[in-house]
Amino acid sequence: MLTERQLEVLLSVVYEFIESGEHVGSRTLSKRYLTGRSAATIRNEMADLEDMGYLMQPHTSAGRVPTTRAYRLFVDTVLQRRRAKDQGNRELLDNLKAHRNGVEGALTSASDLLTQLSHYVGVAAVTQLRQARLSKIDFIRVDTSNVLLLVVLEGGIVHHKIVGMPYDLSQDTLQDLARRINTLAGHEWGEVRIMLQNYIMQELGRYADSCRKALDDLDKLLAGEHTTLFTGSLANLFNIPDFQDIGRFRALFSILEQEDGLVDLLKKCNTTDGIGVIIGEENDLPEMENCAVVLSSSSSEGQRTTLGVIGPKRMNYEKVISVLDKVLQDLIDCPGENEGDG
Amino acid sequence: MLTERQLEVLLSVVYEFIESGEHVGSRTLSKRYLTGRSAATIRNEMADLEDMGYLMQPHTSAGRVPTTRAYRLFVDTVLQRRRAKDQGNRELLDNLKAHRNGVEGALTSASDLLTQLSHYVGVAAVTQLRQARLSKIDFIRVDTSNVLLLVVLEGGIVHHKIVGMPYDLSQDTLQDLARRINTLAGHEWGEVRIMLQNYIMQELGRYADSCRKALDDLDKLLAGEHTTLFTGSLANLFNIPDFQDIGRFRALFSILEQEDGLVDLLKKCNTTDGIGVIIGEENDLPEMENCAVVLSSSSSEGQRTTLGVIGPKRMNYEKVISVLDKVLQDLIDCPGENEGDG
DNA sequence: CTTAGCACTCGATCAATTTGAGTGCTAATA
DNA sequence: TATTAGCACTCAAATTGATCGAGTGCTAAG
Repeated sequence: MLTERQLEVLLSVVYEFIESGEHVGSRTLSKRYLTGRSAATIRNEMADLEDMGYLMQPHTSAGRVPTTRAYRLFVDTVLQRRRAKDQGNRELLDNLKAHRNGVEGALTSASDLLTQLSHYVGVAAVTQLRQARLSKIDFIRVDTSNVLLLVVLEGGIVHHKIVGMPYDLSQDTLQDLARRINTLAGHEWGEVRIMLQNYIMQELGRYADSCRKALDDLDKLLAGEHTTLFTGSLANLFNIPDFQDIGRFRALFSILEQEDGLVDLLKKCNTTDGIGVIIGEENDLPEMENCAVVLSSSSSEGQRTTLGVIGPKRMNYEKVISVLDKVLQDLIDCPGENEGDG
Repeated sequence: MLTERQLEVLLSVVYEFIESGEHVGSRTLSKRYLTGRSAATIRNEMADLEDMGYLMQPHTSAGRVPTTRAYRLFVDTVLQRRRAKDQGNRELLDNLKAHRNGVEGALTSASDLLTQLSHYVGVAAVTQLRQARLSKIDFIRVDTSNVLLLVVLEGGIVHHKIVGMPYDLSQDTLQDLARRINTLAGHEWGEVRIMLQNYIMQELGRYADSCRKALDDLDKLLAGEHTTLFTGSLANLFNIPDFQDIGRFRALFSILEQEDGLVDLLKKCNTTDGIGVIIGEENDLPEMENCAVVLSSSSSEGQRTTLGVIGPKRMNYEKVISVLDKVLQDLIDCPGENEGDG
């Protein structure tokens, strides 16, 4: 276990390193953080902390740098202590409300906002849970072998997809089908699915096969935990010294560019509401060993909203967490309006 | 005017520079391209070409590097000479067809494909021209003050947008409206708009104001030349030596990340069908002075499809042009199927 | 237990030096 | 007259070496 003073030294190292980005030495600490103690004393403590796996030296005769373990301790401490602080940003948050245009608009705004405020990369995602409720469905014949599938969920999420059909279905047939399904508006997809399946069996016997494929497509869209993700601008990454190295930049970039990896990452935090931090190797992606992800999610009735900030391990956790808290709070204040019905 | 030999020297410089990325000297040319002539002879020609503005030296006592003017000549020559070559890639193109899922699917595939084949950055865009035809419209009440606007155009482009409404319109009212508009399916937006406006005036007197706003939104979506853009992965940029410098990379990145700049750029070529090349300063964006854009567009009835590749000035134009030709041809082969009706 | 002092390590920085590819010019050559 | 070989010169890039400074570990004194 750490002594009080060791903890103090450790947190100071992390703090100073987050500030400066350079390995921190005993003299700096003695001068700036622990003015009562001499450099030599601190040196001894640091040596012990290194043995315990909290610090490391990039090379002999360099200052110390925090390990993931140290960040972890730091973040946990910060997470405990927060609630006190509550600084501004109101003006920007109002902005978010103003630009709201359905779920997509809100999430785009949110990710942009997070990016702006944090100076890292903001992401915003909504995962529709199994109990997503149908608001309206529609089928539109595009040509002899393609039908446009249109699904609106309560809350305003819209999915559309072109599905191939081996048989040519008339627009009337499709409309009839849509009309029937729409009587179930407000019900969960599970129920709708059963009704739909029965209809297909009974009334559309000869088309059953082709419809089954469309049903599968619908399932993919609605039954699984489908996540829609928005990533803010990556431009800030250029300003972060940790990513000046083109190699590291590249690694992170390849992750951020494709949604799949990110979505998986977000799922990490999806078990529990509230704020979670994933530091360095704690996530499975080797490309992200120099990064940290701060996630904050909150689930309302049919969907779970996750906001996150991705940055270097050495990020300003306090600020990011506070920003995240704010934006999320603002975001979940609103969907309540939509809950009346559709 | 250039002599035959000067042209030969010049094209060789451009070709070699595209290959190697390093300034090319007289000896290299003498050994590899113009084996009949000695380095000294070529040196004289090069000096002349420099005077004429086709070549330049990055510094005294370095080899020569092509200017934009030289690239221009090179590309024009290539554009003239092509048609002859016709190498493979069939297997990948079939792949494109297979993954077709409406316009968006096709364009996503196309931009990915261009990116893969060219090793630069592929983009694909569809601009709907004024004469876009309506296939289906729908309005869905989301809550007391928001309506989801849904427009499907012939060809399968789908637009959806939440618009705010100062008055609460019932789903029945909305449905009635949609039904009326849908009788005009297959007509151009211009006609639909008139009908819609009349309806609003006559039947919806007290809601007229709120509807006008929605109409504006629709106009924005449908009347202007709305462009949907897909950009391929930027990952290839990391492999291009010209962009190893983080500064240049950053400049290009900021352009590619936001659609607006790119869309403007694409419009450059939108005047004429066929292949166009924009080299370096020829485009207005100072951030792109080290880049070239090869565009290829083709308009069918209601929309114009543009494919492009963005890469360094020193790109393999021959290959890119041939790739572009292929993918575009493949893409426009299909929409014909959709022209029957909706 | 704390601290001052000292020897030592190692990255970073800077100047001097070398190397090599390339040029321009001139004189010899076909 | 057009071409080429030869030579002196230039300049970026790579190499080397010296120096600096921040930091450590260890030891001995307070």
